[in-house]
Amino acid sequence: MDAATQIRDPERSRKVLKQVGREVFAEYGFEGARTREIGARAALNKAMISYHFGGKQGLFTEILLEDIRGARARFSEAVGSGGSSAERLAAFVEALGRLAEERPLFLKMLSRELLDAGRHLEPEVEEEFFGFFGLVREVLVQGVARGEFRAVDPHATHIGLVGGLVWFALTAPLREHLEREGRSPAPSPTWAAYVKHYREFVLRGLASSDSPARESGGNA
Amino acid sequence: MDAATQIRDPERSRKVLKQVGREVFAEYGFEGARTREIGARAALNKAMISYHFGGKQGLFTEILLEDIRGARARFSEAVGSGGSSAERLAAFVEALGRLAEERPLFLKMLSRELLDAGRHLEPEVEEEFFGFFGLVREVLVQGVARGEFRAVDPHATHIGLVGGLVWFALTAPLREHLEREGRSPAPSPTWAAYVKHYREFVLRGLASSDSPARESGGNA
DNA sequence: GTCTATAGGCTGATAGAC
DNA sequence: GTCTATCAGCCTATAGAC
Repeated sequence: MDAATQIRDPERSRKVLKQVGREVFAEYGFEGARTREIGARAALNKAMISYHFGGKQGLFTEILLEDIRGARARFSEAVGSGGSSAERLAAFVEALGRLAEERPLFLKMLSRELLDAGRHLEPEVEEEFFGFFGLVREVLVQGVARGEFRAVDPHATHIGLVGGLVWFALTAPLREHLEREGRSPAPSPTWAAYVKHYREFVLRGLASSDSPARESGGNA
Repeated sequence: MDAATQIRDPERSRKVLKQVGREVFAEYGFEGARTREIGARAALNKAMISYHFGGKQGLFTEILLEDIRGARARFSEAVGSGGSSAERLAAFVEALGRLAEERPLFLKMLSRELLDAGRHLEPEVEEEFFGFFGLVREVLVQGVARGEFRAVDPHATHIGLVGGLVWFALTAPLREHLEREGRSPAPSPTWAAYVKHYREFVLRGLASSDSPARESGGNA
């Protein structure tokens, strides 16, 4: 029985611990996560967390660094630097939607850490994190400067824009819970449907009077 | 010294424990909150939590019941039942902004519980909670039915709408932290400025082609 | 590289003194 | 009504066997 766990493949152990760590940190937050739980789900002893990552904090840091860097790269590519501001903003909304759908644990981990006011972020992680969320501001400033968007405050717009997307991710567990019990007033939208709706909503909300500010895949 | 704490005013003790509980639960979540911390901040022994509320869970439940009921009453009054859907929606945005500004701890407590998928909500609290957040849906359905709003999905719209407002509240501590360290790219908007911006943004985003869907206090 | 055993410290709840 | 003392259980980290 324990022979099966004695695989002695350290790379695989590190990988499994990180993946399980994503699950447990997303579900319980840094302080609520139990190393015992991570060890058990990984079919490894919890002592392995200390051995491979130097402890709970080390595992947490390594997961976030890896995921945030990956996300930043994806977003930089998606938003790009050419095209209209509306196109770039739509690309951002779609990229965040895709990220949320493909990596729901990542957004949950980040959101929990935000509620914890970044208490468990080491400086290196903090820097990556702010760079990641600061990406869209440039697009908003550009759109306003070009007159493509109304003269909105980019800071306020940025917060509301991200909020609408992140909130969808944050409330997903509760919506699923409600639907499972048949207590939801209506079926929850899929990510694809939500992103389609939200892209249109945002571009209409920002459009200047003389610019429709919406195109890139017309819909019904 | 301990004579000062021997006030023997049970009503006052209950009140202080609830107020301090709001602070600690908002900051650490249900599981992260320490009864020792609540007792210390209340200048009472932690055993008093069990005496007055039957334990940590009892205090948590009583705080949420009280606050959610208060919020529901305020929102029902603010949104009302007459007037245009745009006016009612604007009233909702302003009421939520006011609530977030006046009771930031309440929104943080709720949001944390949302991330916990409602694990610590007793049935009675859960019911109040859903009624509270379900209030705005009726306005959206009405606006679409009247043709005042575009034919948006009320469920998706509801999520995005609330998200933009709650996110502003949730990220406030982090923004303040950044500004204190001079790492913020721009000064954070006040609640009043944000609500003004957001109301306009939302009404433009929802307006049907033949209806401006925005009035109620014209701005620049 | 992995496990077991244990250390050292913290938790929420509660019995009983006042 | 409030406090002190204490309990049983849990946590993370780590030393040492294999």
